[in-house]
Amino acid sequence: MAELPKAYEPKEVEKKFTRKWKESGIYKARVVPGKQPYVIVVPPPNITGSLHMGHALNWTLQDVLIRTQRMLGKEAFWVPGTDHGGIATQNVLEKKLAKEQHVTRHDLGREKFLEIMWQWYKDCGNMILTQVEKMGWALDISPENVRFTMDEKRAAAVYECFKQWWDKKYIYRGKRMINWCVRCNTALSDIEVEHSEQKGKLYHIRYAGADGGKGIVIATTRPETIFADAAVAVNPKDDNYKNLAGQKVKIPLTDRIIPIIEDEDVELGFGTGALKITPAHDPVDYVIGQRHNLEAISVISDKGKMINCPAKYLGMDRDTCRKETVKDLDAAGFLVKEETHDNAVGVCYRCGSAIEPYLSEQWFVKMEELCAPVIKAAEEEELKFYPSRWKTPFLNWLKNIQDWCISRQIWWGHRIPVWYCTSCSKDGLTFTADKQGNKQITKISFEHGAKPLVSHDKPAKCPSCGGHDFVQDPDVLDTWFSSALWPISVFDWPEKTKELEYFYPTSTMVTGYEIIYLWVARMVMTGLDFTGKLPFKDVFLTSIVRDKTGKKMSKSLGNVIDPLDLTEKYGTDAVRFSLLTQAVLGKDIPYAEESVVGSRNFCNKIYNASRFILMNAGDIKGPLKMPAKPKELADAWILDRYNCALQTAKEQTLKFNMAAASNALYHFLWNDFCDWYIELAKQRFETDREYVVSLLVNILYGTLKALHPMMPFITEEIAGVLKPLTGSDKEFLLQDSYPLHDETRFNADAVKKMELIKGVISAARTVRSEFNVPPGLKLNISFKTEDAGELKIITEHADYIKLLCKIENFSAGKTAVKKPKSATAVFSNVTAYIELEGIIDIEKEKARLGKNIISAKANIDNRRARLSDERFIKNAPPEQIEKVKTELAAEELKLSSAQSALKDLA
RNA sequence: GCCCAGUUGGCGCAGCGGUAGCGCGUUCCCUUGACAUGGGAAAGGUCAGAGGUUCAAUCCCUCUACUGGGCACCA
Repeated sequence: MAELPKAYEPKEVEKKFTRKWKESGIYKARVVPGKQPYVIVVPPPNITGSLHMGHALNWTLQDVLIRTQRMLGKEAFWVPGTDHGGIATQNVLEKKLAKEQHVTRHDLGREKFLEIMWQWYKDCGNMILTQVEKMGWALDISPENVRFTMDEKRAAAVYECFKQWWDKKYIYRGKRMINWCVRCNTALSDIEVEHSEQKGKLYHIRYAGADGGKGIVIATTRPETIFADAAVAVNPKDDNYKNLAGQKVKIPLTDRIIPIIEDEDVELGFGTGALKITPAHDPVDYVIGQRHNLEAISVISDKGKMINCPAKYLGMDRDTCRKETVKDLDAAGFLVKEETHDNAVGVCYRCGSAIEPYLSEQWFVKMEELCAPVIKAAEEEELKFYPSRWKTPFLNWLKNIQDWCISRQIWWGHRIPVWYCTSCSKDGLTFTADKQGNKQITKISFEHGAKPLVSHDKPAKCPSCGGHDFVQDPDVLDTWFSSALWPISVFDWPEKTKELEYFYPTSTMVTGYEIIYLWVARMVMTGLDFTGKLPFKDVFLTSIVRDKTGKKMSKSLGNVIDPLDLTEKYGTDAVRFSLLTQAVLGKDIPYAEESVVGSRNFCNKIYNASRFILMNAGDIKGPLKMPAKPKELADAWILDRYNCALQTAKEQTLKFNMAAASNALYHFLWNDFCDWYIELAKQRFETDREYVVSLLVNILYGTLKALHPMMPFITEEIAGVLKPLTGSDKEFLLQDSYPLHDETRFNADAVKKMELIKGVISAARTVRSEFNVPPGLKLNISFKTEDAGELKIITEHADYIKLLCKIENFSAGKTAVKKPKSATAVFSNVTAYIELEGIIDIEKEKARLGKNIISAKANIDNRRARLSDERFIKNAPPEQIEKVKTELAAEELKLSSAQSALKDLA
């Protein structure tokens, strides 16, 4: 042991255990009838991704829970998998193809493109999982255990869900105003649209009367859509526009005549009070349009280009067209005014482009029936959120929900399992040739007669006409559709597997709050709908890891920290621990590299404490049992502190408060165990070595066990080294035993006594330090106290004090001989006189005592005032009054000691 | 606009009815055989502001001011 390095070196240790754990399959979970399972399904990362700090935090939290529960004796199963990631993944590959091969997916065609996507999945799809090992996460990533949202079993679940919902008429196709991303070229659901506040302009535009009159001035932020106008609307209650309804105006820059109508949805007082109605490009206008039977004219294509408009603007990009239109309106005298206007613009959550409200036929899931039981579960708190404040927004969202648009016009994803007979559905189908000349279905219109056949595979025969030629719906499902099924699909639902029966419902869902609606809500919907059971009861919403200034980490800001770089530099345990100590429930983490340094130092502290204990164990033979009884005060005290730390660590972990859990262990080990107990134990190695070592080893081992879920490598490494002393040769994870605190070992009396000794020592040390007493110099100190109890404690533990204060001559009594050149220090009812012949600086000591006198006086005044307040005496609990009295006495002692010391110096 | 969080020493954060703690940083002393990735000590805060409840408020209530976040069709 002596030749071991002085500092902990994580690299080799991590390598060793990573290999060992992989080979031993230590992370595998099995169906064990009768044993209680604990299950977390991993939020499947997109296959585009590499690991970022968010994962590092999130997955470490899951890992701590899994390991803890396993050590608590449960069959803990952490289910791994990846997500195909729909639009996000397709975007990444499209960009890659454009950059490397200068081709679009349309150049390649659907089939070829999908081939490339699948190849990507095979090559890189599990990339993120290989990073799992480096983080020490207890996840069994052997290929047969890793699920993928688009593999065969998951596809079966997706089909079953679609089929059941179709049969229940939850799934339907409808023509609606949906959110369209002109860049990704697909519909999006409402929650996939993010709103960003943008400084825009409100343009006031005059629509001249059709009869040549003055007409009306409208206000709009989107002048390029005037070509799609079907009317101008005013509020019937608007006194400025009385009796205008029925009049006609002309759209500027065109010859088109539209009516003025009245509608209550027009807000009084906004803009000019007159609203142009563009049913095809605005959700509100669409509703108004339907009410008034207005035509919906599209002037912006699915690619964001102008159509159905004056020739000049045809084919123009929507943004360019806005500028041009404004210019032309101004030139022609129609532009009345421009004012700045802040506007919340909807943008695509995947690419950030402005969302276009777009009228089209899409697939939807009806939400009403699916949401009702979710609302009930959340309201009755069968489904619980940590932190709980998410309950309200969750419920609000569910209660105001719109039907879920599930069709996406991309290629990467689960294809909608709907087929059309080319002869029966002929009128509702539109085909065009793709770039390869293959006939491709481009539009399906139920309105025009497309008849759906829901089937996983191509149907053999058309049930109505007997035809054999079918085409499949070209759209794919929202990627969240398969994610929604994750807690059941990972166990191969709809098959009735024994895993499903044993491991479902899962226990805890650990995920970021940013996907509470996108994902969490929908998992609960499917779980309740298909199994009648909540997929999980606890939702632990984790924080966002930000940069040290509190900004979100992003590639564009260049403030991204790679967790793997940090593990290289400081070791995995340090990275994990630094995240955990900051993981306060409901609080984002501003992450600075300094915090890993702190945790790295902690690893080193653990390592060196262990090294020291081992060194002093010498030839003692294990296994060493935890002594049944404390022999000395310090033993009783450290056992109390140890117990307390274990209790806190466990309780807080199970309450998802990892910061409290990890900090309890950190401070116990460093401050109590190392700074005080080991220091005091040093003097007992000569006299009582075996006993002290037994206590040290067992407390250390128990602490390592409690730390293991947080720092798996270093704890296991040291446990291995301690093996001859502990006799434990099983890995912590296989021991099924979390170190339990022991009620009999709480010892308030010992804690109180030890606090006195620590306080006295600290007071004396302060004097040493303030007068720069050379470290080698041993002092003569006399302690004086009239408190018999405290005197007894001091006297009985003179050796503690002598050791830690470096005392040559120690005396304690009710009175004490104070040498003239002494400094005075007070703690509780004990006054210490520290001889400083030749060292003491009289002026300095006077100043010090003067300061003490001032503070003591202030404290005395404060306590006296309180004690003389009869309302306080009448109302405060007796123990509180006692406390203040004790404090008063202590302050009075401090004052009188300082005063008399000052007198002696004069 | 509505809702929710936050505002505590230089910085980052805990705490939460009995006048404040941690980590980092700062200053001083120390290579005392586990650890300088260390030890000992010190300085530094009227707990955002104003009211209220209470014997007592950083902690509970109300309002205000900032800072984040969620939701919302205001063109």
